[in-house]
Amino acid sequence: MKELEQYFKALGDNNRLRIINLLLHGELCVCDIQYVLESSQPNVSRHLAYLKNSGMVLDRRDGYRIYYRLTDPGEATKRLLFDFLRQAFGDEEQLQRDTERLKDAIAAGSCTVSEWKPYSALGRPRTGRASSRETAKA
Amino acid sequence: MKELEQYFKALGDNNRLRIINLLLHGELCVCDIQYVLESSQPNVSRHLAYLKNSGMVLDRRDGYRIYYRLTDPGEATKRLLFDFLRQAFGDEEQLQRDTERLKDAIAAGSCTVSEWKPYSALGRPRTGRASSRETAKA
DNA sequence: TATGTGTATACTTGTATGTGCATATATGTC
DNA sequence: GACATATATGCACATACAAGTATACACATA
Repeated sequence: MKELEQYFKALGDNNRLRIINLLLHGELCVCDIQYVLESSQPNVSRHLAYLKNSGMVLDRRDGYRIYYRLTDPGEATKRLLFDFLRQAFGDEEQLQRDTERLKDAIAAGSCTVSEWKPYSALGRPRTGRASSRETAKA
Repeated sequence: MKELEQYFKALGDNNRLRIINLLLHGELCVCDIQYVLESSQPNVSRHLAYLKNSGMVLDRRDGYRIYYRLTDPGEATKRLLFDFLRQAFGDEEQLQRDTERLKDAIAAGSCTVSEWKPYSALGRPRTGRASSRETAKA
């Protein structure tokens, strides 16, 4: 019961709904999410922490980046919830725009895009990026 | 989007989850819900008001009683949400106990049960009660 | 070790929410 | 109109949460 309540609490915020929508497409690093949401890094980080505490997402470190993904829907309830979200998100214009924006970001190299992160405009290659990118393309 | 967020906010509370579970069985008056939740009348009333503002329930006056019911799931999203809730609630022990308790209350006459509402111990018949009872039995 | 980059956390402020208690409102009966 | 009942609302208080700003921490590389 407490679990279900926690899930709903986690989903009761616009920013977190947008994050979950993105993560339905696969694992993402914080900067990907920050780019799409156009929000501050601490804000995104806090919402991710909330989602993590609620049991909806897991994180994984790879170099200096941390990747977030939805938790494995082991129980039937969680699987049904994710199914419902996938359906419901299809009707939300903002979430569809977010999804498109995510695709663009990934195609452009995401964290290395200069417009939204000036100190990355140098165009230097980052390590540990491409190796984890496939999951997000799925 | 705001709508979905509101639904989840409404569901992110134990008391309100319990109320929705009960309303999935049909229209109920406040006292029915209060009986099952064993909570104070103002508390139940406020949670019902919250659910009403969120767009999940509607109310209807019949005499001095007010009956609450789930809103008509016109949109596909809401229907899917209710479907999900029905599934998810099946695994929650407390909600199943609540459902049993609701059945008992209805069978016993609900609002006229003396144990939980002393001033009703007189056993006087109430008007406008039986006519609205069928929907809750469904 | 120094420096840059990605991410998290602390602190603060404003707002929302949950709940007990008292009271108000609406309806029904006499 | 007086009174009882069903429900809602106002007040007070504690807690939770959202977000900005600054800073700390972790990792990589030179």
